[in-house]
Amino acid sequence: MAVQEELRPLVDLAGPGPSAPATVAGLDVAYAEGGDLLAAAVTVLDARTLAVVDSAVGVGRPAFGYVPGLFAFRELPALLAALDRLTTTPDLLVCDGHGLAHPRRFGLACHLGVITGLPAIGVAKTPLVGVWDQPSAERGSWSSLRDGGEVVGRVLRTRDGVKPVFVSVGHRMSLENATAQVLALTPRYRLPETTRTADRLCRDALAEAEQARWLAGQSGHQEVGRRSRKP
DNA sequence: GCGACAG
DNA sequence: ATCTTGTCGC
Repeated sequence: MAVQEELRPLVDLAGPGPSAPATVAGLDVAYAEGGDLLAAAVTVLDARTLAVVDSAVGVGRPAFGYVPGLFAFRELPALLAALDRLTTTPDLLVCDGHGLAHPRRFGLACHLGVITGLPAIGVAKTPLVGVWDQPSAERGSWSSLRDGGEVVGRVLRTRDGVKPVFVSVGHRMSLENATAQVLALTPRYRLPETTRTADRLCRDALAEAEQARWLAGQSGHQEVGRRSRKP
């Protein structure tokens, strides 16, 4: 929590950010039942075609328990490790969670942005803080997300008649530009293509890891057939 | 004090 | 986040 207060001033809220990024990255994490295993994924898409041009995944252990508001500490290590494995540097990070729409104005998107130095925004499926009016039903309509008298994000409708998403600035991006980028990433579904591709990737990686762990448990890390042999 | 609470 | 049955629609 002190770390968030310390890094918060480093968030760059000046420029509008890239208006036409060439590549956009999606980041997401999947958890196993017991909560002792996770898979983090980053997918980089061509901003124009939305095709995946690079990606990285990694499995590991949660670095922290889940505590609303301290969420970043849980996923950050695994996500940073995945980012390091990319062969390209994306022009924008689209995080699965909030940016400024956070109790201390320093959500996961801000944290990732400050640490990597890259423009970042947060796109969350549910609110964490703030109040808002329901945006109208058409895709593209939005309303301000306000908390403590200040605008911390937008409630954006990405599909006609579908539950809106919560968009907030993370680092080096304006709220206006963040909104435009999210709309560009949602030509068909409620969630950005970046989030969807990263979600699929980490889920698959987690399933593989769980299967591997299960197989290891069956053989007890010994040669197959060894334990069925009589002493 | 009580409830709410990104993933 | 994850679990989980049926349901509605392209």
